Amino acid sequence: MGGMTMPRRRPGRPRRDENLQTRERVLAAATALFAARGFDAVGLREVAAAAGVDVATVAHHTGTKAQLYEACFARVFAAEKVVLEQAARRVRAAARARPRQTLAGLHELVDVFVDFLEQRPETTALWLRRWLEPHRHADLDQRYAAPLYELVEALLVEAAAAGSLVEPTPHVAVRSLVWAVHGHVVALAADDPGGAAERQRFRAFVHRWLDALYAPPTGGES
Amino acid sequence: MGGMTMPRRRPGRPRRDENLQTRERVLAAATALFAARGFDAVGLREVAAAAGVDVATVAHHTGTKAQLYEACFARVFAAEKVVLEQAARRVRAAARARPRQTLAGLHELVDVFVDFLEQRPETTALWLRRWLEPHRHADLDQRYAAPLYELVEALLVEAAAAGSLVEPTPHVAVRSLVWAVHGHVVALAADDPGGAAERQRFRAFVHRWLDALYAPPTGGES
DNA sequence: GGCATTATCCATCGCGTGTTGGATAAATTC
DNA sequence: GAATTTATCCAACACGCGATGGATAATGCC
Repeated sequence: MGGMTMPRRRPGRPRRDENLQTRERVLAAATALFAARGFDAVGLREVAAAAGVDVATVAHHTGTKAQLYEACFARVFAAEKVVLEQAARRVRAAARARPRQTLAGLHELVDVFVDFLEQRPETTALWLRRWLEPHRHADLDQRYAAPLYELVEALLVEAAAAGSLVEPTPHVAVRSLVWAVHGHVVALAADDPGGAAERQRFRAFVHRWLDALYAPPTGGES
Repeated sequence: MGGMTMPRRRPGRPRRDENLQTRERVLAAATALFAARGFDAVGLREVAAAAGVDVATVAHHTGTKAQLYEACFARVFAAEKVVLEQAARRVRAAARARPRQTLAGLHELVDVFVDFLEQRPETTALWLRRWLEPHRHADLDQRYAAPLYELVEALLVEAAAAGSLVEPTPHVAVRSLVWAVHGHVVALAADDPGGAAERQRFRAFVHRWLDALYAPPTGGES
């Protein structure tokens, strides 16, 4: 009752691992909120409440609100980068082992990409929101988006050089593919029903799409 | 200096046409701002300043901020609907005149769609922002998006019924196409250089895409 | 011309925002 | 054990927001 100081969550200086836990909890909560409602519609007190801390703690860990947003994006982007680069490495190795099989590699790469975004829809939401605001963090778009785009694009170019497929405008093709996937994820998030069936339908469509564009002319090739 | 009332822009009750002019000016300014920065990042005073009026005038004409946003979207959507429905009517008529030419009709419809969005990028921005916020105006998504989607989808279904092409999941195909176009427009808005060349590249890609997916098997068909 | 209506602006209110300073307590360091 | 560092919370500030009430002037109607 009296003015006794009785902190709900223990203050003080915990071990360094535990710091990271708190920071991580804040980032996770903020990421979910930013992805769902956007930068301006989310309040820092809201983030703090979702993370179970005070608003000043959020500031202590992540600085200003813009820095918090940036940290959320960097965290999400890092996970995406790991998955995509790993898949790309595998596909490249397979392509080097047996050329003329680039189409199968593209299928795999796209599947990995779709899987990842389906399991972490906030990635799609954050990317789209950032794409819609080129003025706010224009430099970061290039820093973040370019590597991933070039990664997929490079596969198309290499495949073209190897003679197994032809894409005159790989940049446009990759962008269209990426946006189609994002649209799929957004639609999934909007109307939950559908679910597994819709996922399967989209995969089939994308495979049909790639096959139609890049399958070698049927008949005697090899 | 003194308390003389000296309104910069004449108050009072102008002719009814002029009302619409003011309201239209407010809607245009608000649409541009909402498209560029999103609902929460735009202040009503900002909209009022861009339209050259006071904030109370904005409220007088369009009510609350949410209603203003809705009015902006309805206005943009109406324009889009007119263009798309007109193009769809033309394509349908052409398809009825000479069947088995659905592919050319799809090309035309997509070109009209891309042209429209390229010339009015705020349409893309508003649609994407709305898609990202399914919780805010969930009912409106169905009211607005469904008709346009079904319009394009119906063409695929009719063409399938006429035997000129086959698309097992027209809904998925249309969605992917629409998102690819939106991605193209966003990229255009982001990095202005490119311009005409990028537009041409995208058109060529989409045509290739449609041809690859839906062109009847070469050789003896008819 | 008088009257009601309408469009416009000014001033303001209440509220929520991001941010900051300071107090407190736990952990680390010596 | 004392000193320092760090994490946390509380309280408050300045500011901008959306919304509103009221005054004013121009219009349309009779």
